[in-house]
This record gives sequence, C-alpha cells and structure tokens, in this order.
Amino acid sequence: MLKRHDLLNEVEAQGIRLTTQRRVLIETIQEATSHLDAASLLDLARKRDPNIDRATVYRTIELLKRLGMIDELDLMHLNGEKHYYEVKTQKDHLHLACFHCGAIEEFASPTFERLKREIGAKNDFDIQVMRLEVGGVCRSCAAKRKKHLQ
Amino acid sequence: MLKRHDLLNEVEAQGIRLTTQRRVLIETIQEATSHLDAASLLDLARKRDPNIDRATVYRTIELLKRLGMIDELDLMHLNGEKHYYEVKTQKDHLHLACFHCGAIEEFASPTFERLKREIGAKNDFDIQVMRLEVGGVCRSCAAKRKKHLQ
DNA sequence: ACTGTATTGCGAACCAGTCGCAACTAGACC
DNA sequence: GGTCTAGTTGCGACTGGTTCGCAATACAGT
Repeated sequence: MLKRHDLLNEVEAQGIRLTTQRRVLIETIQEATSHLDAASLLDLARKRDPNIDRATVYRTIELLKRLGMIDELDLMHLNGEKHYYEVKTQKDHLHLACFHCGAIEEFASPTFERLKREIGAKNDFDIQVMRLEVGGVCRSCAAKRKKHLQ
Repeated sequence: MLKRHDLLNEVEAQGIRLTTQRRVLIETIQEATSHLDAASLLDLARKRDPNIDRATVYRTIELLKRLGMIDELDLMHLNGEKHYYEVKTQKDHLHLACFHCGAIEEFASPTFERLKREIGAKNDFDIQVMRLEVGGVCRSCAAKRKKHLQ
C-alpha cells in the first residue's frame, strides 16, 4: 500500500479553520478504503454527523484539492460523469480501469517517476498535479473473453 | 505536429453509414486547430450546415470514441466540467495545462511510450485508451510571477 | 464572554450530457 | 431510378453532478 499524507495534521498546520464538518469529512476521506465520489463521501460522513450538507462536501473537496492534499480522478467515467477523490500518496501512481468489470488497479513505477522529472525539465513546467488514467481490458476479463470465443 | 488519423476514410472503411451530419462533424473535428468541446464543435459544424442538433454531436462523439478515432480530454477542468476532443495521433502524447494562463502544451516522449509498454506487460492489461494530463505553472507564467515578487 | 470573519445549510439554479419517440434518409436490392 | 427498411436524426423534456446567493451560525483571537 502506498503511504498517504495525514490530512488532518496538514490542514491544521496550514492554519485553516477546522470546523466540525471539515474534521468529519477529512477523517472520512482519510479512512476510506476505496475511491469516493462526492455522494458517497456525503453518505459516509453523515454516519458520523448527520447534519452535513452536500454543498459543504463540494466546498471541502475544493479546499483539499487547492491545498494539493487530495487528487481528483475520473476513473475513465466508468459510472457516469462524477469524480472520485483520494488522499495524495508519497509516490505518484496511475490508475488502470477495466471497461468490462469496472475493476480499478493502481500502479506505481520508476518509469512514471522518471517521466515526471523529464516533463518538468524538458518543458520547464512546474508540475502541481499529474493524472494518468488507462482504460482497457484487465487480465481476468481478457481470459474470460478468450474462453467464450473458443 | 503529430500526425493525425484520417477520420473520414477510416469511418467509411468501417462500413459505417455516412450521413451529412456525420460528414460535417468529422470534417470539423479533423480540421480543428484547437481542442474542441461539444458546444464549440456544434457551433463550428453549424457554420457548414446550420441544421445540426446538439444530440447528434454527442452521438457522433460517442461513435468516434468507441471506434478509437478520437481521444477525450479534461484539460484539467480549467474551464468547467466539459470534455475536449482531439483526433488520435500516431504517437500517444500528454497534455500540460497551465493553471495561470490556461495554455495547453502537448508533449510526446519515448519515456511515455516505454511506460505504456511497461504497464501493458507488467499488469497484463490490454490498453485501449491512455490519458495523461499534467497541471501546473508554465515557463512564462513562472517567469512573470518571479518578476512580481522582486 | 464578545466580536468579526469565515463557514455552513438551504433551496434554487446551472450546465453538460442523455433519452424516448416520431420523422427522416442512406444505401442495399431490385 | 424507385422501393424498402434499419439506422439515424431532431426535438424537447429530463437527469445527475455541481455551484451559487444569502441569511444563519460557529470558530478562534482578544
């Protein structure tokens, strides 16, 4: 598992006002075991504090994104146009989305790191976010397909 | 400039019904000099044939995407949640989006190609689409910023 | 505890994209 | 060239995700 940032501490360290809602939302994102969209984040957060509003969810996401603490993903829009969020990890990684079963795999590699350095250097570009998403057919779906064709 | 596919020929070769609307839309995408979203594509296409409908634009985009002839981009959502489209090029390339001036740079590199092969091989994943977007501050905006701080 | 400012909840609004359905048309066959 | 029909289109209504304006509220500094 890739090491994640500790949101609550970092937000506090930035001198940002810590409201109950923000605390709850941040804890929810931090402890999530899968990629959350805004609606699921709202649902989960409401289990801890039922009075959280949709708008606050979006505003908090916006805040954390601006602070560079979470990343926004599309996951190839496998399920509509919504976005998914994850706590930024120490190392960048990419997402593989299977068009058949919807599984998401994560993948970090030195080549990806190297590409990042190269992009920054060659274009003289100050990289803040980097999002690599790959869509296709995963190992097990390819196997199933092959079987069916025989 | 990266070499683009010839959409009209390829669509025809696939035995897909070529309606006036599709022809116009395909020509418009093909000749576009910048990344088009659905609304701009509609506007441009209407200059050639005023009777094209929004729904047809979306349906044609869907078709070309399914055929793997165009790629869908977010361009870091610099201007809202809409999507942008571009004709697939021979070589994959990535997009650098500047959060300050909104400029989009394109970048192709052997390391990117290599990463693609590596992803396919290491995960045993059949790659159909690959989207790498980078957000940050471009060379000239960084220079301007530095100047202001002095 | 008091105060000022940032944040919240609410509901309405927004925007990109989708859908159902009747009318139309490309292109295959004669 | 005319006929036929499956595939495509235009229309308008709708959806789902996200944003906004504003009055009420709550954090953090004194």
